[in-house]
Amino acid sequence: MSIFDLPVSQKETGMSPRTSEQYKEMRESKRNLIMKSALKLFAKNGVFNTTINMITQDAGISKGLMYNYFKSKEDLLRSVVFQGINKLLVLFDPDHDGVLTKAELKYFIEETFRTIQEDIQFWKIYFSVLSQPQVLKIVGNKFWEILNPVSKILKNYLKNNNYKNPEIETQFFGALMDGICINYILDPDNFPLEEIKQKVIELYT
Amino acid sequence: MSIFDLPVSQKETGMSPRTSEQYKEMRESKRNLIMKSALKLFAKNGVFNTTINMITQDAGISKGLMYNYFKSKEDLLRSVVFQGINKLLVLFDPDHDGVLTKAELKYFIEETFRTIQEDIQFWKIYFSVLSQPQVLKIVGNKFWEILNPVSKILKNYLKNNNYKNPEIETQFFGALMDGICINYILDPDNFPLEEIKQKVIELYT
Amino acid sequence: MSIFDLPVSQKETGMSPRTSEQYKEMRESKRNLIMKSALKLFAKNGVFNTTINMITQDAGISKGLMYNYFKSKEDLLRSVVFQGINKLLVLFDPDHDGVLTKAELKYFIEETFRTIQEDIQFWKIYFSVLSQPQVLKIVGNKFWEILNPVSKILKNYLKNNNYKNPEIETQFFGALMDGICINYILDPDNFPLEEIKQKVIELYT
Amino acid sequence: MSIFDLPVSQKETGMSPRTSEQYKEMRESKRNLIMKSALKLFAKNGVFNTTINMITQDAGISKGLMYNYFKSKEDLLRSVVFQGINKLLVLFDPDHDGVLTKAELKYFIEETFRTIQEDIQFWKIYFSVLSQPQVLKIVGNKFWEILNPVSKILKNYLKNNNYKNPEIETQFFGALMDGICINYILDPDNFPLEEIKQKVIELYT
DNA sequence: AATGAATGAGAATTCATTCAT
DNA sequence: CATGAATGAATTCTCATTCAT
Repeated sequence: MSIFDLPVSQKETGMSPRTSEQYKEMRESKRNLIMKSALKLFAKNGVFNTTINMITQDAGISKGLMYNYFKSKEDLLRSVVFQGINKLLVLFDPDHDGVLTKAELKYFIEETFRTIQEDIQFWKIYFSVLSQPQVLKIVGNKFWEILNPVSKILKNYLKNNNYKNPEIETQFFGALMDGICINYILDPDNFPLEEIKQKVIELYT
Repeated sequence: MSIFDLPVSQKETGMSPRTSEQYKEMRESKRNLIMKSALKLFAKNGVFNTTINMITQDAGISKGLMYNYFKSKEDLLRSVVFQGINKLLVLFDPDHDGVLTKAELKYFIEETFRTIQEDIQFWKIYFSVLSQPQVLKIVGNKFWEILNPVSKILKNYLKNNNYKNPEIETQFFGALMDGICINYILDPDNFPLEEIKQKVIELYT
Repeated sequence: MSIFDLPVSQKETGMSPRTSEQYKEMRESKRNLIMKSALKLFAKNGVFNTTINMITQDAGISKGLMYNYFKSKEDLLRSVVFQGINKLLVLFDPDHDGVLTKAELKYFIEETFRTIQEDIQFWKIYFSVLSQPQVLKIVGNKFWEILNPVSKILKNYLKNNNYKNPEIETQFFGALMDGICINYILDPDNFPLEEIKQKVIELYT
Repeated sequence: MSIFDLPVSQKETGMSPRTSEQYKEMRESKRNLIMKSALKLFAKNGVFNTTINMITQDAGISKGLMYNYFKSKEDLLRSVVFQGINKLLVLFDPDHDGVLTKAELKYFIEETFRTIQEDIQFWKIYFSVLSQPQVLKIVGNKFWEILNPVSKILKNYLKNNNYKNPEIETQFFGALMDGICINYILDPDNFPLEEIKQKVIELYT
């Protein structure tokens, strides 16, 4: 058994079989409605070009209600970004303490590519936030906390597989994945994500 | 002769030795002063969090004067980005029609890493612009026009060196460089740019 | 029955007697408040010399609220002008298809003079708009649509009363009324509107 | 001999025959150049939508030079309007002290219609100024000083021709001419100025 | 919980006017 | 005379946020 044995989708849908889509829809809180609209519009127009008005109209609620759920626009952005980060926590499971096998690394890479494709809206916002110094403050270093354990596990793997400089190699890997992500985001229709994935897997396993 | 035979720095400093710093300073037009301030502040605070007031105050001029030189804030941003892009044109010389040698590729990679370090302010703005959908429109596809010839040259090189899939390899290389750039930008003090550069050079030459 | 059988004032005041002034005041929407202030100030200072600030201060509301009701200053001006034009629609009833009697024409002229006096603010703005080429575009040709049926009816009347050149006579009549209006507007206290009205009535009936 | 015995054009061109067009052009001062451009642009775009920049560019001079000749934009407008008014002074000669003959009145009306056509730019500005309260202050009551003697002469004529109420008739005449002027200005191509002129002449002579 | 009218600080932009050269 | 770079007050408009209902 490994950290990657249970894909995100299974975990998420791991609810009682009698839970209908309709019921799920009903239970979906206003809060999630708002965040969904925010995610969509932030990704589409950028954070600064998305007004509270646009979000509440898209969510079909009033401006005032939004402020019942979120302290401010900044709070909403933070919530949207953290929601995305938390979803990644499952993928980047920090509790893995053993040694990563080749198969597990392959699985990890595959999962990462899957999230790039699946959560493109989140990644758009995420990179937008990264490159907006003032916005970056909002998110703070939460992301690094998540990434750190992952990078440790990876470093160990690389050390065990006789890579000369595991520290540098880890940074290299991180940069590579960021670059792939940003390139896919900018032109999802033309970027050969699948082929690039194969090349990354070959390179590391 | 090669595309890399005349580095930017030589061309730029290729002025008469008796040209004093003071003279240079005097000749530096107001336009450049404004763009310098804009570059600095856009990079530091992000485009949206930088007001015309901040720029003109930093440049030591009045708000109105800025509008004598630039039609709008958008025009100023465009000018700043294009200035940076044009500076890259020398590096990414599109006129190279022969076959790239190993030494030339090494030189190209080194130059690319140099600009990442030297023009960090430009790259910050550039990635900020890339990840702001509404801002991206402003710059348009000028950048792709520049990058296209470069990617062709690289593709040829990879083909000639028996890489299996030059097309994919080229995209991979581009993504890698983007990722390195973005990682360096986010934490210039801790990112091991020099070591990463060596790894990239080893990988490709 | 005639086009002039129901004067504006009767229609407007044709509300239930128990409707108190206070109630009317209460129901008067913010939108009308703003338009009232705009009408007053546009007439007093001219469109260009009236700022949004002045209007909202006069209306006792905030700047932002004005933009909840009107898209822009231009939109506000358009609304004010159209409101005035629509008020005239009752007077210049385009549905009259029979032949104008002498009494009806007399009534029409009297009503026209009444509106000149009563809606002096509107007419000030109207002539101001007419003589500002750039502002004229805003209002467009709405007014001509209204005036056209009126001029047709008048032309018929003149034809039936053996005027030699009804077309020219109609234009003459229009010019005369415009001139009277503009002269009254410029100096309401000294222009002998009543006597001029009598002369016009004598001239045409 | 009468007040109308010497048409404007003769008076204006009453210069030495050896004065060539070229020479005239040369002697045409910068001041007139500026006023010419201002007249044109004020009439075309309205006073508020015409900037000093537009005027000086049209005149082919620098902004600074304009301020050598005119104290302010207001001063320029005043000068343009007064120049037009002074041109009218010849037409509305205040020195006529005898009794107006029918022929003279006919001539006066004809001259008035001629100026409406010939000086359409001036009249556009003039009515624009009239209907802009703030702008009206600029011109002041200069125009009324001119008009007063004319109206006296006209009043006398009407009295001598047994009109019942010369005072009212004079105001009526003035309003009529204003209305004709404004209607012609708004649509010079379609307004039947010549036919209206004939009607006015018939009416009064 | 829900609404949306109301606020007002703050942003971009314009343009008449000045003044050193 | 002539220039046009430079100024900054004034204006329109935006939008996150509040609050009475």
